[in-house]
Amino acid sequence: MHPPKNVVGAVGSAPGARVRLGNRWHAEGAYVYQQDAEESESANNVKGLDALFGGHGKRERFGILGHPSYNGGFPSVPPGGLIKELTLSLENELLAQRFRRTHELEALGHRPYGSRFDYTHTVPQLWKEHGEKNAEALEATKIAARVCGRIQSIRGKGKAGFMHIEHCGEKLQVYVKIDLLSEDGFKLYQLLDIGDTIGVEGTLFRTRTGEFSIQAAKLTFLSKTLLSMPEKFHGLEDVETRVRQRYLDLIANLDVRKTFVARAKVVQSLRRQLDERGFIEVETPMMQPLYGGAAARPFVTHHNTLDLDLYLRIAPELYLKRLIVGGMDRVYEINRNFRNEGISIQHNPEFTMLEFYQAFTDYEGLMDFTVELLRQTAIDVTGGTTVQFGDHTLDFSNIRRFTMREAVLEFWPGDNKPSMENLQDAEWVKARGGKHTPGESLVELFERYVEKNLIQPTIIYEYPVEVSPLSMRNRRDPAFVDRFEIFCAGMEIGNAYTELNDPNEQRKRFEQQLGMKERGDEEAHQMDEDYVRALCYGMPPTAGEGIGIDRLTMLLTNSRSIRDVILFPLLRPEGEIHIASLLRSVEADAPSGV
RNA sequence: GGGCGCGUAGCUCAAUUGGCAGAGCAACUGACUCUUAAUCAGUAGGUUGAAGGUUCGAUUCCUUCCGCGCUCACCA
Repeated sequence: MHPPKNVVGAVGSAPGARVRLGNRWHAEGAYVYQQDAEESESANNVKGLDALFGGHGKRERFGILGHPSYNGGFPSVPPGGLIKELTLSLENELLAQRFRRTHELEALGHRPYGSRFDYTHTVPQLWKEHGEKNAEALEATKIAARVCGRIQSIRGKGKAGFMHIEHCGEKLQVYVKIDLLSEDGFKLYQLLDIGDTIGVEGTLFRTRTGEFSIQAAKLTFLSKTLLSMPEKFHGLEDVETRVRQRYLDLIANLDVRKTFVARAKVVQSLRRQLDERGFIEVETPMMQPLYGGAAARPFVTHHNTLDLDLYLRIAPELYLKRLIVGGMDRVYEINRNFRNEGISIQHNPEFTMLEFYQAFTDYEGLMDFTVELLRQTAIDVTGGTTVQFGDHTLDFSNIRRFTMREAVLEFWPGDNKPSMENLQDAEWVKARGGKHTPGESLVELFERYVEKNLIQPTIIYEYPVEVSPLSMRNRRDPAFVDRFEIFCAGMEIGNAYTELNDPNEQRKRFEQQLGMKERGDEEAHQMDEDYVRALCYGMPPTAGEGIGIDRLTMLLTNSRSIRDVILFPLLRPEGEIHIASLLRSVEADAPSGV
């Protein structure tokens, strides 16, 4: 017959005791069980319990799942009742095993946690300095090194073995041989688990199969892993786990680190380019009594002492322009914005934006600057001006420019293309776009037909005034403003315009927004009187721009989702983790005298 | 928020029409002194996301809930 995993018989209980089974459940009440004499396989489970929890006198602290037909659920198993399944969590078992191993390490004279290790090289440094040398050169010079890292793999060979350790994103093979280590050193090697962090002192060499490696003369134990690492071949693929436990993602998938290094380079490059041009980096409030600078719904928070509701900023724009009024001609800020909107492959509720403002220029000046800024950033991050993104090769050295109306004509689907005269006809545009105003309708047509087709970096300019409450009107055509956006891979990555600096005009725009708000537009601007007051002191002609750092990073790292470029994107909470009680139970069952 | 899909061992995945839940890696025991997805022999590991329903019997069918993904809406 099929080996049963059942243990039969529950006798006695100790009500009030707190028990755990597996890694999920606990219940009031505890049970002593006995194995069914007829089911010999069940004895394995009992033995397993003994081995795991230290045996005698401990068992009664562990619960057993009751058979539903008797009690409708845990924990009211009647004495002698049928017990469905005795489950021991594997995770629990592994954890207990490794927890015990910390004591074995201590018995050998090692600290399972906390030793300092002064390495002579990081692994990448070692590769850079010596990784090209051939076997003879390495043999002749016997270069000594101390390196450290997390164990990625172990291949034991009896009295010798190989490991790969990883440090700073790169791996190095370690060769251990009993002859070359002290007896205790080899014992330590035998206690190592994948995921432990160790230090290695030894000499560099090349193995018979040609791999650059270090031959260990001494191992130092540095940090113990209690949980098992993801599988070595496939790595960690579950998207949810990768994002929730980013640390594990970084351990298991070394390329993830490269993405975030690239992200740091994006910020570095932009910062350097702005600094070189005399821009001053500033920080403006993230908690604002009024929100503005973009069309979005805000998050609300509260300051207790002032008893004041505050908004997490949706944009720093209005503060940065106050600084322009104050004579800080060139300012920029790189920081988070918060928008209480949906989450998608391109949207995270908090995202990073560069905003910069330059006095005495206009949007055309910024267009030229932007072209250079993006080109140079691509070079700084990837080494060239073309980058692979999915099936496309994006070329940052050749950025096209269309007016919005030209783009709508250019990308209009099918043969029945409208004429420029059609697009200049307010009624025609309203009829096709279906919005209240011609401007909003034109944007609707743009978003419907054009946006997703803008794969190569492209500048779109001449925006309708209705969707641009902070931009300066075009002098020739007051229905439009002096504004452009940058698109790439179907995404908007930047937005820039000549700033509206006429206070009375700004007052009217705010009032127009208030009207929209009354009609139910939750994203319309609030009236910001202090901002209008600042403009009343006179703001020099200015142009400003915002560039989405997350999206730009996506482009330069070939990442399809914004979650791939944000270390900890917003997720729903995952529920109980139970690691604390797991550790508690493992510690309680560890041998005393620790 | 709407629609579609997914959730099985620590990880990566199977499971025929509804019929005894399996494999590889990781772990444990043993062998192996240049391996590299090491190999060989053995062992253990599961409330099949949760609760309920249908059924003699549910990983499988139904309902609800939780989490995730894709997509639409909103937005950058």
